[in-house]
Amino acid sequence: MCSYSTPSELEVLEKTKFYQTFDPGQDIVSEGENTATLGSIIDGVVALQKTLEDGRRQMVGLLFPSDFIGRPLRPVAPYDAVAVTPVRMCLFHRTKFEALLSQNVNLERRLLEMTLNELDAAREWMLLLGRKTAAEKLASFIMILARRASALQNATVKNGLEVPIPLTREAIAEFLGLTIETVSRQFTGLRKQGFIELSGTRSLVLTDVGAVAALAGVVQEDALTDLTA
Amino acid sequence: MCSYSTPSELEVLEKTKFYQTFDPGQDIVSEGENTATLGSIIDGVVALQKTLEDGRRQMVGLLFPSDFIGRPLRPVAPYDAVAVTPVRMCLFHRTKFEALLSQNVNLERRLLEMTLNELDAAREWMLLLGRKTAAEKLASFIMILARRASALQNATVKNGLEVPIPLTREAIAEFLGLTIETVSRQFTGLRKQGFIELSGTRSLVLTDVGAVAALAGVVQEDALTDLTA
DNA sequence: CGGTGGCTTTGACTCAGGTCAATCCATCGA
DNA sequence: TCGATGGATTGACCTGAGTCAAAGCCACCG
Repeated sequence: MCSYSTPSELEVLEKTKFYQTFDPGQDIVSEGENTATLGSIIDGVVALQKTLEDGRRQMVGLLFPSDFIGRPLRPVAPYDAVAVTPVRMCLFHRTKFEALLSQNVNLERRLLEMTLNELDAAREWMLLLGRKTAAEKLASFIMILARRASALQNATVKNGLEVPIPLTREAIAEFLGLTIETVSRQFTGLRKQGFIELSGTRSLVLTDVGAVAALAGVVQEDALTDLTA
Repeated sequence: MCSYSTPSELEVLEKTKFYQTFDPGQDIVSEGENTATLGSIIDGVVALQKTLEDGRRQMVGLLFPSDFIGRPLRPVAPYDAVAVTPVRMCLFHRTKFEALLSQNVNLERRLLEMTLNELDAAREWMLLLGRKTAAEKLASFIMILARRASALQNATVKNGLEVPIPLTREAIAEFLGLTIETVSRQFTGLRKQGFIELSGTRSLVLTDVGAVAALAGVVQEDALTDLTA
């Protein structure tokens, strides 16, 4: 949207954009807050999360570079957006962006498509949260990271692929609707079965893609809807 | 969209629309199917659901009259849409609808807004699926029905309100990521605590709204994002 | 180097919700 | 009136994941 927006008329957008960085753990948007800006991620990983009164927390979105944050037409966010890693964002002022939106059909179309993608991803995620076991959840999570990692190097998901894990165990737990301990146990479970190798806590190597994919409930490679928007 | 679409230019839409009814349990859209039509619900309740290989099933959307079904720009649905009650739909042919979409900015805007609403609802639901207990899940579900019931008679959610339950226990279980038995036990749990009264299996009366709302995690009445689009 | 604090892993135990198996109950057709 | 059928409820039991608590493992800092 920022870097690769439709050409031509979007020069106005170009002019009003600005950049901002966030440290891990820092809020980009807070729930209920009247957000004045919106934009897309240039670098880093951002989690969208909702929190219950007593502190129970659930991640409801995991965003990577090029993903869009913020809701046009909707001043108040129903969730927090938190930087998971150091994040660099390209931002616009809401009002200016909305003005542009009503003038530019392509932009609005693009936004609709992105929102539909996010909705599909959210629903895939609901299936995971409501019906998958802890092992299946973690396998699904690993497949997401693996697909992302392989895409970045124009490769396919295959044995030997090294997959960086940009989240702490706590963030993974909040993503999957589990506890830290269960996440940790499932990691060692997969390792002991020979499905993955763990190199430190922030990276793994796939040693049995078939097994992991099967656990994740993946049928055909192309049937995958990425859980992330 | 059908009944109350923006006036003026939408006469073309008027002309191409047609009606169809579905029996409970009947598929309106099947996962992976190349859907030729889309439209909105006139009457009845529709569930969107995803199914795992081994039959585990999760509802990912619950739609009521006036809600829209089908994804423009996207021929293949990533889920099933199933009639829960007898359903009457107002339908359009995809191609004609899309043609209209590109000509009519208001329609596209409306669609974007509806999609954003659905996304918010989906995320609220993810919080429920990932972090709420069985009792909290059922209380949340009851609040959704209660709000809907009260809205239909221009009233507020208050003690004594009679709330119809348009779903079987099985459908409720698939909605909440639980089993039938647990749903049933939670219903009797709420009844024994004096929070609700059960009149048959398809209707209940609220006797302690405060308690149910508290269980559901509702803070302020206006803070509610309806879980349904 | 040696401590210190933040993650992570592991173990022992608990418990919420699932599973399996009877009933129960309402509706409906004969 | 009487099965019969398809939910719904209830009970007994089990288990997957949570809880609580103790190490383990770095990385960073003095």
